[in-house]
Amino acid sequence: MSTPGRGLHGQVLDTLGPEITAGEYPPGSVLRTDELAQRFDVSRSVMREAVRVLESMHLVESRRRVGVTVRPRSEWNVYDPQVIRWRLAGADRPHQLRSLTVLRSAVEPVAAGLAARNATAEQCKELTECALGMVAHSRGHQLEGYLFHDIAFHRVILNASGNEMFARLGDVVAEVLTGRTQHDVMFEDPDPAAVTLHVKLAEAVRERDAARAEELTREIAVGALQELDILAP
Amino acid sequence: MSTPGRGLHGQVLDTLGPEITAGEYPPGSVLRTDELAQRFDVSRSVMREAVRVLESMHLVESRRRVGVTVRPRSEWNVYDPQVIRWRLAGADRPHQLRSLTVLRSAVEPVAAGLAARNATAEQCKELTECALGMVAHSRGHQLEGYLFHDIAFHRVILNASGNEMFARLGDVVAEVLTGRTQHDVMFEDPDPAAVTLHVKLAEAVRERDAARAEELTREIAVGALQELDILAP
DNA sequence: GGGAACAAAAAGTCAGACTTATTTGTCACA
DNA sequence: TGTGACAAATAAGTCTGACTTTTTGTTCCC
Repeated sequence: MSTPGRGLHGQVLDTLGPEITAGEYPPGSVLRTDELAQRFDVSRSVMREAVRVLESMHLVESRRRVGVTVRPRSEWNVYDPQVIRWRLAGADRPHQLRSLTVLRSAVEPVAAGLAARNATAEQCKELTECALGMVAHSRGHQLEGYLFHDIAFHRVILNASGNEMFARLGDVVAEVLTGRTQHDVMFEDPDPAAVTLHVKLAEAVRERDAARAEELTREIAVGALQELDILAP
Repeated sequence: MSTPGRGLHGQVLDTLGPEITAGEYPPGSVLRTDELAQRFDVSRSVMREAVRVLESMHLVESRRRVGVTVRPRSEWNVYDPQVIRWRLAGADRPHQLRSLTVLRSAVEPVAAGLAARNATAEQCKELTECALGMVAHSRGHQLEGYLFHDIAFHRVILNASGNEMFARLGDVVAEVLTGRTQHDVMFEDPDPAAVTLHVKLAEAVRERDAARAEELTREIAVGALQELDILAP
């Protein structure tokens, strides 16, 4: 997934990024470029490039005569897919999954409503195929196949919304769904009710029923929130 | 605003970033590090750091023997505050404002509902103060003062939601509100109805009425969408 | 025509010297 | 005692040049 080992600086980031996002260096900690370069056995130029990337993610701040200081979590670019991946791979994975699921619950219903208005015929077809795929893999421990179609389904919805901000959350949703299947919940087959809701949603989009599409997605979201014990009483 | 001129590579980005996000180099265009370094009159090391940052934003991809190729817009990290700022400063500013306003309309109602549950006493107080500030500056062309309190208001809501993903949209909302005041709409005093809604929203949060807070925010969002002629029939 | 060897191109890497901003400490002076 | 200016130390920032590596495109031979 993504782009592994695109150069030495990338390899450095693969270990330094997760360390920082895991909170291994508390906010305010100071790193020295030279020391880091030694530790990773790379030249200063390579290390500097890595630091620049971390800086652009607002994970650290580099200042003369001071060093590279770790920023407080509240300033991190938490929408950066790379940061999301690092955090999902670390200790606060549960916390991250919750945050993202709440975000999904806000965004996806609106996106579905827009999709019902804007989806092309091609997208409607894809949506139906995805839903059928989910049905086909909903029984008998075919979790990988189910996941695949689930991700594709939500990606089509987000893309069909016609809003680029929504569309770019496709990767985030994919990470959340993958994470959910791989680790936390879902030991057994997916909830049949959820499968039905997806089928109905595909239908609603096909029939241009925006209000119904939005409402159905809200129900799907409630299910996802409940799975993580995020109550909305 | 933000952090201007943090080193030579930053200055390069200040002009190269906007150029790319403005679509000046169409997707697939190839840039050469050496040429860029010459053009900006900086060393290759500095230029490389700049390219690394653009790469981490998924604006470009750097490959050996090929050069630095511009990626299609659909792959850009459009949630990166820097990218947002660049795009807002460029030609597709209207398009960007629409996308972001739709995003707001999805996120803020849910955030407000959560804020009604999770806001601290301190946050409730701040919210009320902001609302009062908006009222106080709502007449007589005090747009700057109104804007200031409007931004603060929405920032408090997003922070009080307790969800870090929502909280980090504070900057985005600030950019949108600022952009709206500075350029496009709002020649005259703000809509009195909007001001009233904000006051009521502060009240709803104070009274822990999540459903009402959510609904009021939805009404505010509808107003924002209408201002940009984004109809939701 | 297809495949292997070769050449060219551009990014990637490294090492070292030098510059500059910022902090911190010191010392003199009020 | 406090305050200001000045000096030293420090770590990032910058530049240069040489070298390596990967990828692409070409050419040549079968």
